[in-house]
Amino acid sequence: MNSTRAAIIEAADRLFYQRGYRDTSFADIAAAVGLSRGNFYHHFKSKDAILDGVIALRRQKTGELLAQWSAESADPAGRIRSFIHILAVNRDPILEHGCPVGSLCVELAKADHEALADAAAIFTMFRDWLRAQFEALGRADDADELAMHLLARSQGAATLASAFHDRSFLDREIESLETWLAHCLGDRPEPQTQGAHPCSSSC
Amino acid sequence: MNSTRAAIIEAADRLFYQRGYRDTSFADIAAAVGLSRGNFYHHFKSKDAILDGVIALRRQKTGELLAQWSAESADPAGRIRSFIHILAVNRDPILEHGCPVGSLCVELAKADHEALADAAAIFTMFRDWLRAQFEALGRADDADELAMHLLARSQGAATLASAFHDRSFLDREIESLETWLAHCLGDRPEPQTQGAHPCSSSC
DNA sequence: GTCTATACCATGATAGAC
DNA sequence: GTCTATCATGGTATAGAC
Repeated sequence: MNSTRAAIIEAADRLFYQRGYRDTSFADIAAAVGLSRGNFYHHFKSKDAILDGVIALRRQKTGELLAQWSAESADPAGRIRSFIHILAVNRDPILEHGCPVGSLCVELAKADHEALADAAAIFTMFRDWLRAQFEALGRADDADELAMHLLARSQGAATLASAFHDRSFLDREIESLETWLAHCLGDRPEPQTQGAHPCSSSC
Repeated sequence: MNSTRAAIIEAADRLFYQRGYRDTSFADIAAAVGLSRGNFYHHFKSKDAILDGVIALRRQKTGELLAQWSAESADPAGRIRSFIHILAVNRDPILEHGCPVGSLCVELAKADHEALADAAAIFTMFRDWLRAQFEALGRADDADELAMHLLARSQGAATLASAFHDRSFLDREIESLETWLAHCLGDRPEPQTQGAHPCSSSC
């Protein structure tokens, strides 16, 4: 059945995120799906094949998410805020397991795994979508730089938040990113003194 | 011999960084040191014990690095620039394997490993040292926020650079961080138009 | 302190019955 | 399509000779 295949991929998707690719065994996935180990090879010829399926699923879900954000806001700035807010929406899993895309890429990079390019393509989807939003905001010249900047800051926030299990740091970073965005869009506050204008939240 | 113990830890340090903790086996370390597997347990009672040794070594090296930066620059701003520049100094390994501290913390967080706190303490060393520099620059109110901001951005830069194997992105982020620092210190340029004042590099 | 030999287990993967 | 049984490999860890 196709639904068995889908169930395997979904379970693997969750486990790869929670435990990492290498630390997730067939036995783990089998237990999660309620299937015997031997039966796996009817659906996937290897563990790497499951990884390919998981990445394909994540790319599909990412595409749907971006389409949803595009549909929810006509305003590019609102769309970008939707991106920033995934850090808040996924706060708890991020504190425990980091960013699903970033942590997988880090693991695959170390393993010199050929699926790294596929996994990094999820970053590219966000990058391209964000760049399009900045372009729509009249920042054609540095739209890609701004997109990468946002990606990098969200990655750093996720890494440190999970390393320290620090929820309030994550919340501050979200706020800081929103202020940065407002700043970028020309909605900058009146010049203020140093004390009232911390670089960390508005620069 | 104590030098054997040190050789094991140094080899493990390198391999844990290049391949990750889980993906490094005793056989790998043994081959790197030129020792038989069985002999390991004379020096370490388990793989986790080697990890503890590696983290202790990294904490020691980090302390020495911070002391060196403090000695090289009397100016706190120069010291902070030393921190930013590790991204340039370690450019090649970062492109291949990410940040040693960040990638280890990500792996240990997923494994729910009890050594995570120890590994994250290396972040704390950088954080405290950076905070002290910002305090010396008269930013006592938000010194810790600024320190965490710098840490987060360097983490994000390392993660994306390794995911994309993108050297020029890493170089741009280094430049952007330097501009951000100058901006923070009040050395901000004259107000400019949007096109000539990209948020990504100066905000 | 170093070695060989080995126990023991988890893993990825296969074969074949139902 | 699912199962049980099995294999081969590689991993951590131990025992004991030198």
